[in-house]
Amino acid sequence: MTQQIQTTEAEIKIFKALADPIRLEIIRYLNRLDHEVSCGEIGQAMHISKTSGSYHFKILQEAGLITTHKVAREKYVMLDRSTVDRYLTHFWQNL
Amino acid sequence: MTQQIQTTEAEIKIFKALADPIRLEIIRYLNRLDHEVSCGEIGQAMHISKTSGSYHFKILQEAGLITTHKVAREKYVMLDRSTVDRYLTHFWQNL
DNA sequence: AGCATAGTTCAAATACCTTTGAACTATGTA
DNA sequence: TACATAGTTCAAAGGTATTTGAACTATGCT
Repeated sequence: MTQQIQTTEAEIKIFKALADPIRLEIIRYLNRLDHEVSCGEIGQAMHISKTSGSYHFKILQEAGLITTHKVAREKYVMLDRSTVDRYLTHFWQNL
Repeated sequence: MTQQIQTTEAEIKIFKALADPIRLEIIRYLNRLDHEVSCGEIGQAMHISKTSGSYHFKILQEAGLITTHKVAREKYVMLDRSTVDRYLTHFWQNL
């Protein structure tokens, strides 16, 4: 029961994170480049303010769709494909 | 260009449709039973009002996640697995 | 006809999401 | 030290999403 609810919450977080055009574009961008990118670089590519970028990266991270790590002043972001694989590509198995 | 935008809009609709606990439960319910069910039956199982049910079914249908057809007074609903397969199961190919 | 049932539509209310700019922390550089 | 850069946090504003009840359409039943 508790397990089921937790699973649902994780799923909801992921679907909410993907239900936004900017965040979907960020995922596409990261998927194309296939290496770590700084938040600033992505923000510029998406034409969004740094505040807005910070908000979207937080949502993607809390959904487990990206991983991040800081190097000096910059925050680098990378796709976490395993989350997509677990919840999307294996949607029926997970349901 | 236009094609890309349309694809994104369809994706957004699907992710938004799935980003809600009630609608995810409806999908689970339909997946378990694996046959047509009336809106009323599902509404009762989900403990939601018929107005709320009507709203959620509309969103699921517009996302292409369910198909519906009316028989007399009742509206029957069925999972459309192909949409999930196209956009979730093959997420990376579609991106 | 008269009444019940299945579902829809509408507008109002509430709740949630996203953007914005200002102020902030932390780091790098002259 | 003084200034610049990368990113975060906050509260306010504006935009969407969801729920509710009342009124409605369409069908079935007696």
